[in-house]
Amino acid sequence: MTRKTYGQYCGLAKALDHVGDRWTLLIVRELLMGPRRYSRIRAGLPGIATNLLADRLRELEADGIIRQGDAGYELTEFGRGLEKVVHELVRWGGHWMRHREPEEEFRPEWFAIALAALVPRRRAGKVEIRTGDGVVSIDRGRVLVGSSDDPDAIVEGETQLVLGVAAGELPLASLDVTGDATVAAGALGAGP
Amino acid sequence: MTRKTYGQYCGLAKALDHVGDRWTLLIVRELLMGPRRYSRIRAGLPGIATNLLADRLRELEADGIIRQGDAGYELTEFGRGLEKVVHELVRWGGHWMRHREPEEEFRPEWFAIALAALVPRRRAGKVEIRTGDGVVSIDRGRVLVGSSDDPDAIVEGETQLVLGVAAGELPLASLDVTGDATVAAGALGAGP
DNA sequence: CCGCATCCTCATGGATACTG
DNA sequence: CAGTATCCATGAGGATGCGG
Repeated sequence: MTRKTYGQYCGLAKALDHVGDRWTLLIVRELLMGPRRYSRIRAGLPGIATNLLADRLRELEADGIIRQGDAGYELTEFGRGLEKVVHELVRWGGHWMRHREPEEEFRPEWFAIALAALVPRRRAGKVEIRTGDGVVSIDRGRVLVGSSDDPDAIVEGETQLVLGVAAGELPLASLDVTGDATVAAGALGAGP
Repeated sequence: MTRKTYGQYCGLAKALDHVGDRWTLLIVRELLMGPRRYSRIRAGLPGIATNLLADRLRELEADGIIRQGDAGYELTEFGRGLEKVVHELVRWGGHWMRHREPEEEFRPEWFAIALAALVPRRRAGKVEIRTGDGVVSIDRGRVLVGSSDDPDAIVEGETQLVLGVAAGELPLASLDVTGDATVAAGALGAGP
């Protein structure tokens, strides 16, 4: 049970000591979208061994990155600090997403996180993503799952605007989602 | 030799597929300070197995993140894109650096990277860090090692300014370096 | 000496079965 | 549902060897 550490007095090494293990940041990703119970986290991490998930959750809790609340596991304020880390990784990882292989898993929420990482945070308005699996939305950097308040508010004509904004930083427009995913933007602000 | 992948069509998972293995981001950290030969990289990664370093370097090269140049291994432009990722991790990892344990390794360059991550990039002027091991400097986000052009240019009185700036984002002022480390700032701009 | 490759041992991860 | 227990596969750590 002794923790594996790099033994370096360096911020990067310290960060990796605590969230550098396999699956750990993917668990954080799941919790960035709100509190989640064990089984739901597991559903978002196809292939993880159940004991590993239990181990990781214990370690994250011991480190003060997550806690157990009424709605399941949730990020602490300190753990929320990882959002910027995740967003930078998502941005950089976009390079490997020009094509989707058939065997690769896809969840609309992951796409939402990518959009949240790419769309300028201050941009007002809401972005909705609809797939066969459900609806996710982003509102000023917050990712919400399964809530489509006003389906009629979607403005098809502005889809390109969203993709265009994102494409300014990464070729998100060439993302190969599923074909049945519809990205729609409602009331996007005009600012930079 | 088959690559271990999460099998997820997600930017974060993709990023971790390529730089999520143990030691990989620490290798990138070493190369963020300029081209480095094998033995020098190894010297910056106490405890790494030699075959592991060779493996990682091969993978990074195959992924187009590093290349071999005349001066050793160096980051490609794509690999340089990891700088922001590293900086975010360094910022977050600063939380674990309030105290230095005696057995923890310390290199001035790591401290320089932390400062580069914390000091606003646009700030003009140069920051120098002197320890018993040598001198590192940061100039507009670039980390340079072992060059002290003008030792007399150091203004002791501005040390607090540097630490103050950094402390605005993280408690860098409480960093526990070695006691013999001197942080000095020359000609720091005034703007935010 | 530098830049690895090989070999061996042991810790970690993965898959599946099982339990309070 | 939320894990634990178990067993096997894989990867990391450490010593040593070896060719350029």
